[in-house]
Amino acid sequence: MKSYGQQCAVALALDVIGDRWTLLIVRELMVADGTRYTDLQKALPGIASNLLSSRLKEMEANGLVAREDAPPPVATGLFRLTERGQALAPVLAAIGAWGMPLLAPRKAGLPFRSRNLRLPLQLYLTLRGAGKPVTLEIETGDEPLSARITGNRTTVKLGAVKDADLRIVGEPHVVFGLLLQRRTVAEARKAGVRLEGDAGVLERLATRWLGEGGHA
Amino acid sequence: MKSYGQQCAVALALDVIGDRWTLLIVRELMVADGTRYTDLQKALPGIASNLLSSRLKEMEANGLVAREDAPPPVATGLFRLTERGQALAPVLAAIGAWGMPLLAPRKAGLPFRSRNLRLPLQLYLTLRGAGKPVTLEIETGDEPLSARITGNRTTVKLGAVKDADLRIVGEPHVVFGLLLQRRTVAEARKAGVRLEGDAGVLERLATRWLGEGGHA
DNA sequence: CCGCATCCGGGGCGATACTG
DNA sequence: CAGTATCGCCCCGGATGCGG
Repeated sequence: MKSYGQQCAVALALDVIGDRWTLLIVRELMVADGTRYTDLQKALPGIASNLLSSRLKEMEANGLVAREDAPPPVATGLFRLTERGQALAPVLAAIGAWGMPLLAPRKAGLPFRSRNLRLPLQLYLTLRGAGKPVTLEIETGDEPLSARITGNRTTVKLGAVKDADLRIVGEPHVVFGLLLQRRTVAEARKAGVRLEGDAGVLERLATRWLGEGGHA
Repeated sequence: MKSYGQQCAVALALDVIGDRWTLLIVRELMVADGTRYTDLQKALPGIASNLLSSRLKEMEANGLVAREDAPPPVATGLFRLTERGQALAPVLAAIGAWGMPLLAPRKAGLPFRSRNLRLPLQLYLTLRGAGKPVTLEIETGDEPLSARITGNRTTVKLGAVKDADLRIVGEPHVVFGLLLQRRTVAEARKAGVRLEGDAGVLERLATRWLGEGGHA
């Protein structure tokens, strides 16, 4: 991208992260650090192969991404965020919070993908006070998710888990609203959400960031 | 811009604000709400006339911007941020904070413009505790600035002011570092900054947001 | 002057094909 | 699997024109 040529922190930042696809690549690496080229392609439907390739090179040159030559058995390269790349978390959080209302009017037929729940849960979901970590299994959209929420950090992975404290089953936007506390448990149940396990752990969850915004 | 076509808050947000120039237009309107077309051009060196025009239309269609048909005497149109547009402040704040370190290696010969100080001061500068508003006059870069910091809000305008509590004169990056509290008063003085007036008001200033990052 | 609309050259982007 | 190569298109940047 051509530089804006301004001595301004926003403009200089956009010189680096303003290219098409770049922030979405960061988003993907933020939630699944250590990712293969092909998995990035799958996570970013519509990106051209050459674009992904050149973006990754630029991002490496700009210090956002580091490539790593794989663990011994397999012979593939992995991409990781550097610390500087991780530092983009507040940027994604702010953009995501602002974009939340756009989720409401279900864009005619845009498919919902469970994977897209990973980032908001990782960024916004946290534990109220101290206490034992909470493990959730979330059954919505096209594939199951599991989330582990500790005091410091929330990590979300694709796939089920067996030792979950609570299993949540239901429509994507309702489950989303419940987890981000824009819907009460009662509302969620009424909208068809099923809770299996210790529903009490929901009391121990909190969200950060979400200012006002629409009803997801 | 072509949509990313993902049911994800970040992707949907970028569908709206991800276009080239869009966020810089928001930045400009954020700091000088009610701006004329021509003044936007001057604030965005390098933007093509047709691009500015079409961006403003898109932004209006997306509810970020409203055009207003001017106060009676003059016959020009003004552009304002809507509430939805104002809600992008945290996005610009996060991007700016991330981009701050990029300011350090003075991009070979990029001219420093005082106007570019307005946003960071407006976003990050605040008053410690309660108390009377503080008015600063800042003499650095290509034109003077004045900032009024109250409990709620900081507003920065181009041009001098007569009733300032404190006048600050010096090199841009040093003045910037002083105001954002990355340099002490002693360091700033040593770097050639002159303080005229009640230097004590500096004690009453605080900054928000700035995490770690390089030395501006 | 102010607020665009039009035209034109260049480059970034998107889709597909191809290779180690 | 992990990219590179190629090609058409459209967006962007720069200049000019034009009505109010």
